[in-house]
Amino acid sequence: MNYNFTEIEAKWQRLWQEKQTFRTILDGQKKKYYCLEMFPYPSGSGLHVGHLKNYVPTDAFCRFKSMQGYNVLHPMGWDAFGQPAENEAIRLGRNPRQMVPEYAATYRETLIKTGCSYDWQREINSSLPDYYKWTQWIFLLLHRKGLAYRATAPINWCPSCKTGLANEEVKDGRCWRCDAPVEKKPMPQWFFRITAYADRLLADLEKLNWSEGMKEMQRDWIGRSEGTEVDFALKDSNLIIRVFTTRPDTLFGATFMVLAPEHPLVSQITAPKRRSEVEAYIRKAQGESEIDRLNISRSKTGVFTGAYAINPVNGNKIPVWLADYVLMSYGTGAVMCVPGHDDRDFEFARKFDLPIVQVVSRDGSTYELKTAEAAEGIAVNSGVWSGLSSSAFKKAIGPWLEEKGLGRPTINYRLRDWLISRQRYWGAPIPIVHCSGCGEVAVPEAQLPVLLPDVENYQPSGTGESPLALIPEFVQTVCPKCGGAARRETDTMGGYACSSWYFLRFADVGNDKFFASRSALDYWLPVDLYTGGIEHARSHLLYARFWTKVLFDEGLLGFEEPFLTLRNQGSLLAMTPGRRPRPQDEHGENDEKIVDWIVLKHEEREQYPADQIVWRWARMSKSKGNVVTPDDMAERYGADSLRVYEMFVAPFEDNVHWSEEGIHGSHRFITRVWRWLQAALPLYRREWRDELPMEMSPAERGVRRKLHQTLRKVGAQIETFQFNTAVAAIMELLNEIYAYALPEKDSLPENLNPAIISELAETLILMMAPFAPHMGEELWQQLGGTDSVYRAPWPDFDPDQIFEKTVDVMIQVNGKIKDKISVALDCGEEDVKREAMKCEKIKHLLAGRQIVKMIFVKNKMLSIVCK
RNA sequence: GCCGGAGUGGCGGAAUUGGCAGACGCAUCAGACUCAAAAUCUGACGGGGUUUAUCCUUGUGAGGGUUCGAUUCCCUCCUCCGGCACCA
Repeated sequence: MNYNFTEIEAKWQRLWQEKQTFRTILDGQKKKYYCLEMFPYPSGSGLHVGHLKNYVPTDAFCRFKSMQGYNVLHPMGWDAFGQPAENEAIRLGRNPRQMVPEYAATYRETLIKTGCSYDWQREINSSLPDYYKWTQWIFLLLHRKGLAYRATAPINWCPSCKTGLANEEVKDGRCWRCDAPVEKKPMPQWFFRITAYADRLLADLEKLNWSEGMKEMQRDWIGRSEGTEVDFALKDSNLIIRVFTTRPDTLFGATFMVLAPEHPLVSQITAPKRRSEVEAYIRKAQGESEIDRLNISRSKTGVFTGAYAINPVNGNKIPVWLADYVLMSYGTGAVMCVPGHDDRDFEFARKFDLPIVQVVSRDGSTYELKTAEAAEGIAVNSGVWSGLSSSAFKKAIGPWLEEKGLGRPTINYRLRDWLISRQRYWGAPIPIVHCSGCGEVAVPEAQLPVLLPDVENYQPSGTGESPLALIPEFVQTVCPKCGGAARRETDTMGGYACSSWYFLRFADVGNDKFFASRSALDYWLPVDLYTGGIEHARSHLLYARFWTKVLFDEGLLGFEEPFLTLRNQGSLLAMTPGRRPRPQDEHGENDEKIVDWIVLKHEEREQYPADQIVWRWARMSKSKGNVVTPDDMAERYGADSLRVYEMFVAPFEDNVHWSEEGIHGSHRFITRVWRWLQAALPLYRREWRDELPMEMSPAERGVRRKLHQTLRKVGAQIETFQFNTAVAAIMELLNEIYAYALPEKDSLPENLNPAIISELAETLILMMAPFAPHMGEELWQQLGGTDSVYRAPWPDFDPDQIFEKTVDVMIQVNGKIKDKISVALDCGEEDVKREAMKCEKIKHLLAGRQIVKMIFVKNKMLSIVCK
């Protein structure tokens, strides 16, 4: 029978659906395994082979776990709300309400066609009311606990998407979706107080089985910094300015002070004579994009306020300046400046001719500072503290300041509170009502969900209000508290709210009483294995951990960390046509980024001169015009071949340069497996275990040994996500099987032992099943299996078969391998030495030389050192 | 600038704990089959050398070190990728 993958794959996809093979039911008798891939937002370009770099290996893993007897939860859903989907809808002039389900259906179809084993009864769409009702419910919980608050602050504003953005959604000063430079805009906004959990989010990383790199990224993002707050009195005033420093040991060197332009005391302290200049500076700072303000290579700017502060340790009068290199959003928005020992302060002092005083020395002497010396050392010019080491000084000055009421130890975080409100249509409405009498009032639970109204025009307004503000029927409501007229909150929640709890919903999709029942949560959660791209390191993964901790604190969950093990798949790169930039490309934007290559647009590709096209590797995406679709690959080579290739081509975590050539090898492998089994199956006997011969030929022993070695290896390597070497191991086995029993014209050579052939056939099918599921099922059925192969147990390897009776031991002379001898397994040192000395070659090499020592490693080698 | 990760044939990659470098695959070359091609099967495949075979030698980014022995451990440097970056 020929390998007709088109027919076989369609057949099993149909049967899996009909028989609901992957339907998962809570079964307290069985051990659960919850395996989850980050749910995608469905985009119009559909899935490409790069997406499968995650889905396919994870799917093989699930099938393997299922064969191991676990009750596997493997769900899929759609991160449907939010900017990505909405931007695409706007671009196409479509309504996201219709567009998203269409796209989701396309995704689902591709996933089915590539043989992914999801329980589709648990499909989630986060933009449906039965889901976002609970997103709103959790919002209210956060609100009740004081973890959701509204504040007016200069926020990240994307002028192109016309919405506020969380810090995590700004990369290099640009919007994560459209790459437009982000502006600062003071607006009333909703925040989640994630900073209240900063310490726990940091500490609990220790418990997680995540890659060190991933944890490090989260640590950096949280950015815990221990330091001291110091109060500086203002001269001729009773005001004080509080600063944060990690180097209180350099206090004596503080020769000036800088406030952020947005610092609340600025207008009070500014001298009348300086006022116009100060106000001009503030206006200029506000008008600048983040990209400019954060540009590290830019030279320092600043303005003197005319005010002086008193250095609390030496009573010196120091000038107070404003400069935009000090951020209002970190620490106290004010810093004491020690130009001798801080690069930024040094540069500022040089530029504005401010005094530079050395207070730390490498060796205790004083010398002229050519640059800022930030390293710790020995205090100088520091009154009674001089001579102390920096660390001793730091220890001593804290209590001293505290005693005088001038300072206190403080911890600061780089992490900012999570800005959640979006001035956009396509998100879960924030369930708050503004009442002139009662203020901010939470929508009562019974009134949830606050439905997102169906509208024709949902384009962002750009006024700072969401399009919902233009819908009177939505906005006008009554205050739940006093019954008076009130206004609904019109901002919606950013999409990351939806993805911060979806993994909980999968445990109990469809529950209309609660976000998920406690029994379902207790059984399925936490997620045992979570896979996805590394790009969510500082956003989704931090948010989801935060929400989980809040729900845990509320007693709603029995665990504090949602994702025990995390694995990040590499991406797929494809050859992409591009061009050199033209001068006008840089026009209009304050683009400091070095761009030496621009992807050709679709319309450009046709007419662009071929010799001017520059091909480069780039991540697959439809906008780059370099997409390879799984549907196409599955049609030409079969889904099973595609799957094997995606796993074999490189380690799970690695990036891959896509080429179609490699898939031939995987297809050839699959076909070879099929061909051998077609020849072997006529010999198959169900009772082969009882029929294995007592006496076996070396060839028989050899192929069985390889089989059991492979079985051990494949099981261990699937477990550790080494799919590439697991597939390679089966290829090796197949090569040995072919050497043992080469199929010709659909049959095997005569005189082969049917029991051994049966063992090989049955085990090979079971081993292939996670990787090539359609073929696995088909062959299992041909073998006589009546139920799905995934209900069959993963076979145990026989440890007795694994080891050979003899092993090759290398003989080294002075560190070089000179010969090898074959000895019995576990052969002792003396015997090996005796054998080695019998070798002609070794005898020759040792002739006339003196043996200094010998090192023996059992079953491996004997190393002879001589002179 | 700071913090991670990685450098192995023409290519993707493999090597338990420091113990036969290059598994497996792609590409290439040769042979078998064929009228022929494809498919399939078999073999060769890092560099250099010679007495051409169970041979010698060199070789895992560069240089040094530890060791009987280093792709693996240590030091210095180079390159690439990722993250953070005026966070006081």
